[in-house]
Amino acid sequence: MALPSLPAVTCRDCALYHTARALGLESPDCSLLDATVIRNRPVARDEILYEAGEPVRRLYLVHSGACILHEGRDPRRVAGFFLPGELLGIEDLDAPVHGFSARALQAGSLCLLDLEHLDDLPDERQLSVQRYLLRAAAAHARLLQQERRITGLPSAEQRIAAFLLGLAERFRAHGLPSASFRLPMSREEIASYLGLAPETVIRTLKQLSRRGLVSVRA
Amino acid sequence: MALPSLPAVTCRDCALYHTARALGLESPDCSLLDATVIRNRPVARDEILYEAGEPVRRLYLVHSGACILHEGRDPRRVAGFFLPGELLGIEDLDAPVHGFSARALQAGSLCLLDLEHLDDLPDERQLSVQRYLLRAAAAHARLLQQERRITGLPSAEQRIAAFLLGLAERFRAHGLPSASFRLPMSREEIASYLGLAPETVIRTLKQLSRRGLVSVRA
DNA sequence: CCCCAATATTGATCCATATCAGGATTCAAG
DNA sequence: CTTGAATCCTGATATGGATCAATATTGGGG
Repeated sequence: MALPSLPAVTCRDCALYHTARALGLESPDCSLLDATVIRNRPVARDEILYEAGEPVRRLYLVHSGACILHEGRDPRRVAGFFLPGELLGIEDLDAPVHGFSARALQAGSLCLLDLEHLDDLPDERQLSVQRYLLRAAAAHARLLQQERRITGLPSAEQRIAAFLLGLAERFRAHGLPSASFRLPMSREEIASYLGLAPETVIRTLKQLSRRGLVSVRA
Repeated sequence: MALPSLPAVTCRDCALYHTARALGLESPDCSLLDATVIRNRPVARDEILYEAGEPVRRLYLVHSGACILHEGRDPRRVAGFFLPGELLGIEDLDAPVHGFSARALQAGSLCLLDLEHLDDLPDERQLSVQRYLLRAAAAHARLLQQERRITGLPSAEQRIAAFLLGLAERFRAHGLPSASFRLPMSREEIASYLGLAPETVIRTLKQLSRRGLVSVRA
């Protein structure tokens, strides 16, 4: 991971470079990325990335930390969580202004992709980036399908278990520890996301803990 | 709408042409579409478009009728419904083989986009199509967010009301009657999709009907 | 046009979860 | 280190929806 105090790092140094390659971004584009389109940026806890109503300018790739997405500007309506290696902003990509709001759940860093600059690039490079973005959008659609399924599970226990397993799988997919990880969001945010009462989230976590299926630390 | 008995229609005649334009596909590409990449095709009720495990070959644009998407090959796990004007297959687009299965809920017609042909096109045209697909994928992501929210609503009444309003909005967005429409899916499929018991779907529809909020016809 | 298997509907019961209320813990700012 | 406000946790109760069981309806294939 790049330290915020260092000057710009090359994409090749970035832990996400291989993710990008795996998603179909070929090596010639690395220089493109190094140039101007993407740059690494630290974010503070609770920093707002964008709010509903603002014009859509960028895509955000979570480099470290985690982000939360809200419907509109209502912090009680949680639409999703974004972990390292995941691309944020796709759901508003075809709109002139944001319909969602995004916020950092903890200190971390992001890579930004300026959409405005994209049109200025030569066609060949644009095509590579578009291909990459399409694949990323497709992967995101698959994730959303998965999350929709989890949200629709009949019991609170199933929802929460599936939610935790989903997080673990997403950490694992990007080479991060998946057997043990910090929950960057509050119980209330989990509850809102899963359509449950916060008390139910707490009680169910405790139940799973009592049965030895998970271990919850403060 | 093109009649199945007629020979190939041009995209300009297609009701979805304007949708495609609105999504950012510029006019020069209409000839491209007319050529080989997309063609209109009738489908029978219950016809399977693809099944989980098969290689990903095409995208499907619903022209008339409606389709259902299942997780894996399990018909009891309903992942989504696709209405006229909507693009099917994005969620598997970055995978070599399908993870979902798609089936026509009623007789209708589809436009197909062969992904294999896409790479053969000159860069300039590829770029246009990629741009169109990225916008379509972004719109799809927004729809999935919306559907996830609906699936997570706390009461059956809210879920079903929001589900119906969502369908109405999607019909409206493509110029179809939105105040009165046929539900192409069974009660059980609605129930599976919303994470409810079929009996609850029926009772809730009846309740809404009794309160005069909807009118349900056989 | 008829028939029957699939679908839709109704009823009764029970349990999981929302809700309300109150107390414990945490953690971040000063 | 302290403090207080936010978060987390626990208990009691009411209810909405799952479940099981049984009947009604329907639509499409022969």
